Amino acid sequence: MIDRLDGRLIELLAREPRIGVLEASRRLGVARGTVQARLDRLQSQGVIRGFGPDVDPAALGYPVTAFATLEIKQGQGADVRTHLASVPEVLELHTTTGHGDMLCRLVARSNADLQRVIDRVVGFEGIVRASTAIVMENPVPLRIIPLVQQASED
Amino acid sequence: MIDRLDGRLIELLAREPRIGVLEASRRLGVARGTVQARLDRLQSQGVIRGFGPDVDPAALGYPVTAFATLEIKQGQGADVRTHLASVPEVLELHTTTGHGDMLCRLVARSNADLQRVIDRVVGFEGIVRASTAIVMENPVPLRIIPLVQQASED
DNA sequence: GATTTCACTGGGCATTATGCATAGAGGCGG
DNA sequence: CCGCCTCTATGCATAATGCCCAGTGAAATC
Repeated sequence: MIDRLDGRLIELLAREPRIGVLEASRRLGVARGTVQARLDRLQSQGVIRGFGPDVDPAALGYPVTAFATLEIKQGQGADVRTHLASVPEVLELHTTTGHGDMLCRLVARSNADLQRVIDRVVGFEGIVRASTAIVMENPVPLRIIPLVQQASED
Repeated sequence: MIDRLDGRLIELLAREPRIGVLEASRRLGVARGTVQARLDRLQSQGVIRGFGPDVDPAALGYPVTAFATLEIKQGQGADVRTHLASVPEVLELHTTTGHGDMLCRLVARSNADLQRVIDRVVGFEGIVRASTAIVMENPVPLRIIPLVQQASED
């Protein structure tokens, strides 16, 4: 899928995102056209979705993160999805196997504010039960480099 | 914390990440120096952490995502964190309140491969119990724009 | 063994963006 | 009224980009 040069390129971009194609080619020791071609390929293959700004919710005034497991009434899935998508504090939503039916990531301005967010999330026809886990620490922030390295060594 | 112009700038960058400062200033209808100053401020304040490449694990050959809730033996937290950080398929790790002690996001090459990953994750002194939820759908992929909009309207 | 295919190289060139500096206008609180 | 700050508008030297092409080497195909 991706080779070592792709892996090194992604690593480099992850470490110094504002780097340009020219500078990247210098660091990797290959021609500029090569880097450009690799980048184009990685993007058109969907390996690299984009270079969106990485925004810190805490810096926006939402320092509290929580995960909520939701149990959904049969057949209400679509409505619940629509409802959750309309709540700005819902950063992510997954439907899952297992005890709960959905798992979502929430942020809030404070622990007290989290209550308001949860009320808004679960205050909806179709959600039977919710259990929330508040995040205390984040020892491993969302990362991709180790996986890229592993993938590039095949 | 951030005003409407900041919000519009972040939205624009999220929508068209490879846009430059000059083009952004044209779209927003302000001077180039203003955009440059706003960007510098947002970055130095930590609102924008960076512009890392958004890599799709599925495109790397890891189409299966799961969340594992781990229960940890008292006093083993530090060792478990170190262990989990060494597993490339662990994309994210949080310590939480609630029933479990930790929550982690995993990826795997297949459902069968997920078993291998889970074995590697939980096959460690200090992890008492693990329960896994496999992700089926992702109706709301990790997003920040709605929150940015809300934050910029205060 | 010969040939085609493909990625990479290295170069050139016009266009465009960047970093940096400066001067002036407008709003706002002391 | 004054100082402070932000935004505007501009200029300029430097650097990067997009696009082009001819040549090279290696691997795959015939």
